[in-house]
Amino acid sequence: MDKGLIAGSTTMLVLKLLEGKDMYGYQMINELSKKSDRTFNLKAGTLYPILHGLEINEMVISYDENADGARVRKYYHLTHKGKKLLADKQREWDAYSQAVHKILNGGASYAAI
Amino acid sequence: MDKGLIAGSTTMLVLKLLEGKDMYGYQMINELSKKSDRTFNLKAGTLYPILHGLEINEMVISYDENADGARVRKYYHLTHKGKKLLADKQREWDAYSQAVHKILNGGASYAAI
DNA sequence: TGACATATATAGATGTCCGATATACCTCCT
DNA sequence: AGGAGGTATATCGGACATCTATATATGTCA
Repeated sequence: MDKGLIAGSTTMLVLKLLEGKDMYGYQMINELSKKSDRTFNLKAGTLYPILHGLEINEMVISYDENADGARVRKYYHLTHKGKKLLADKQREWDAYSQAVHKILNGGASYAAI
Repeated sequence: MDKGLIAGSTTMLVLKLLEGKDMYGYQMINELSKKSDRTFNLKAGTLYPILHGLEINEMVISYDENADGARVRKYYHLTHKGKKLLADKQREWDAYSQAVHKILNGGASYAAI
């Protein structure tokens, strides 16, 4: 997978994961890989700075939790502001991917997905 | 349109345009905008370096031509090597966009991950 | 005790794209 | 003739996203 294609959509995917449930960083990396059939292999060096940025901008809030004797994990929770950002990013993605589809299929008509 | 989303796919779109016919840079900018319903507004400062890079790597070849009294334009032609690159990039794009679709719609359509 | 997976964090390097700027030609209008 | 505006190519500097590499520390299993 060309890493360039990932650009710009990583934040959206992270927000989408948190829409379902609160998660911690390491877990997001694994679930993203799993849910995408190993297409996305997000690196820790990419994810953590993104999470910190989202927290600073109040898109997510974090809290520590240690599940049954396990080590402390930092969970992230999507805020209302974060949900709005996710909705915006999804709209952008739809417009973008649809435009790419038009170019690749020569403006031919296609059935809506 | 968030510029971040464009990342990585610009080269593919340029190659796709050249698959249909030989074109010159300025023309590509306008056709890309037109074919995408103004979603893509490729800048000259982005396109020309890409074209030069593609030519160095023998994905395209260029030739000058002046159409009926008009000024000289630099046309680009897709090579066999370039067609193979385009095919690769399209396969990558398909895998990538399908994976994003799974993340965005996965929770609703299929269970048991 | 050592190896390995888990878990978070940051600095440095790389690549992509855009804004700004430069040059020059062509056409239209006055 | 002169100026404005669209056409056409080109390059540099900066902004931004991502990866690699590295660091640290804990939990589990052999």
